Amino acid sequence: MDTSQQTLNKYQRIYQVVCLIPPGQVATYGDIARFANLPRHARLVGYALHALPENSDVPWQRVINHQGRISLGRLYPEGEQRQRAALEAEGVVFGENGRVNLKRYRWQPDPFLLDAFFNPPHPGPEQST
DNA sequence: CCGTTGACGTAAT
DNA sequence: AATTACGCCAACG
Repeated sequence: MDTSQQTLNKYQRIYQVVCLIPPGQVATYGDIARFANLPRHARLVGYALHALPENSDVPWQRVINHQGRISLGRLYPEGEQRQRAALEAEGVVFGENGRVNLKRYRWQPDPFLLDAFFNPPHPGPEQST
């Protein structure tokens, strides 16, 4: 078995969960890790998102840290502005301190939806239109 | 192979 | 509320 395949599987699972975040809402890295059945792997979520290509459809912008702040700015200040602009375009409002009110915008997925997502009755959960 | 780093989180101080 | 310490684990040199 190829361990890199396992890693890809983890990344893919992370990406899938991120894709479930509705526009105008946000999730923390820890949330994504938890929903992806990878508890305490928040850093892995960050690493996975870092590895995303530019043309990806994954709404990586909706993932912020537990303080309600944009973590991307630590390394890429331009990326922070980009992420903030994208979120504001979805209706997410930033406070004076540059933070998002997680009480209001934090995504709370339906447990049944997640269960159905990880245990699809039929292969291809994204097949339907 | 080992030490450091990193789009993090939680708890303690 | 801000800082420190620690845990976590893949990627990098």
